[in-house]
Order: sequence, then C-alpha cells, then structure tokens
Amino acid sequence: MDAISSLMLQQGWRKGPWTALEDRLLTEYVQQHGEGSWNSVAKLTGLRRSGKSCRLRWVNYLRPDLKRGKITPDEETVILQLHAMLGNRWSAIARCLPGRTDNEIKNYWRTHFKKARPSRRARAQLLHQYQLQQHRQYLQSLNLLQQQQLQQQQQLMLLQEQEQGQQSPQEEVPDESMMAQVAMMNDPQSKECCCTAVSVPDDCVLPADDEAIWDSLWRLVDGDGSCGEGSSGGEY
DNA sequence: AACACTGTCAACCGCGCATTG
DNA sequence: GCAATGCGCGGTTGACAGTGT
Repeated sequence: MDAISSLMLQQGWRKGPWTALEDRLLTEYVQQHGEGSWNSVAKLTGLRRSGKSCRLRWVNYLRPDLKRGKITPDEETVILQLHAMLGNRWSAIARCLPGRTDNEIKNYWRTHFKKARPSRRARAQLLHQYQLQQHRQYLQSLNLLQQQQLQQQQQLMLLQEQEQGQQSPQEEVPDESMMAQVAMMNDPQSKECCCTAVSVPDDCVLPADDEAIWDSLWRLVDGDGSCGEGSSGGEY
C-alpha cells in the first residue's frame, strides 16, 4: 500500500463498491455544481471518497448520457477501425462513440479481441494452417490462370482459322493484368513464398525470436476472424 | 453437488500533463 | 522558473456470475 492510500485510510476515505446513497450524493453534487472540482466533492457533500474516485464513478457510471447495454456490431466496427488507427487511446476512441466510456471500450477490447497469445506449439500450428491456406489460394489462382490461358489459345486458334487466307493476321496483344499475374506466378521468389509453406510439419516449433514475425502474421490471420487479437501489436 | 475455470466489469493505481500560486 | 495541486488517461486488479467438468 502506498503513502497516499494509507493516508486516505487514516483519514477515513472509503474504497470499493459505491452505495446507492453515495451515488445520489454525487449526482446531486454534479447537478448543482457541474463536473469538475472533484476534490471539493468530499467537503461539500460529506462523501468519504477521493476526488479521483468521484470523477471515475461519475464518468463511468452515473453520467446521464451513458448508453447502457451491449456494444452493437456497428460500434464494434468503429472500435476496431479506431483502434487500428489510434492504438490504445481509449479516451480518444470513446469520444467517437457517444454514450460509451473509455473504461467500457477498454474492457470490451480486452475481453473480445486481446485474447491470450497461444502457446508456441499452437502458434506454430496456426502458422502452418495459414501457410496451407496461402498455398491453396496460390494453386487455385494458378489453375484459374491456366484455364484462362487455354481459353485464350482456343480463341486465338479460332481467329487464326477465320482469318486464314487474309494477308496479315493480327498479332495478339496480351492482357496486361494477365501478364502481371503470369510474371508473379513465374517469379521464383513469389513461388518460394507460397510453396515453402507446404513443407512445414504439423508439430513444427517456431524459433525463439519470432515475436515480430508473429505479430505481423497475427494481424494477417486475424483477417478471417477465426482467431486473433486485432492490431494491437507488441503488448505482450 | 462441488469445484475449477473463464468472462465481465467496476474500481483502483500510478504516471504524466496542465494549471495555479 | 518551480513546486504543489488537480485532472485525465491507460493499465491492472478483484469480485462476482456463468459455464464446464
């Protein structure tokens, strides 16, 4: 217990849950004097609570404009977006959500998004799942690309047949986006990026200093909603 | 039924900034 | 310029309810 706390107890400051009577006294005080001057609440009302405690109680519980009840999906979206932009600046986030308090948003975030980081083994398995998913997506896009190329070849052959006998058959102009796709697929580095994942065994273990990598990955995996902590990196 | 575990939320704590004398 | 004071903020704790075993 620190010096201030022991002094408070010596002076008879109350701590812990607020009673209905205390709430009424505080509410009446704010109605008469407005918010602020929290340290004079005790003198003027007889409440044996510190100014800090009074302010907290008013801001987080007694304020008439507070919105009670569950956070709505819309509010959750706003919280996620703002947290991605602002980080743990709960008061700033709360200002964008009328009727919600920083404490409420902070609690909500911790409860719903900041899940405990899984064990190293679990993390390695999640990583493997993610990499497999990436590989699947790569194979799908490769398959699609091959189909598209086949169709183009068929169309080209058809055109050539039709134009047979004419002086100069038109030269095919490849689609730019397809060229880009082909370039990407043919790029050894990009292939490497997707394919190396396959060889990761189920029980693989991450290296000891993977924190930064994991934080980035965690955000990516978070995208499918299956797991994750949102975008608050480096807090563990 | 009893116990352990987990989620939720009100409240407290410590720190830093702004204001005041 | 500086110390004292008030206030706001983010992090943490602890009580309680709900759920699982």
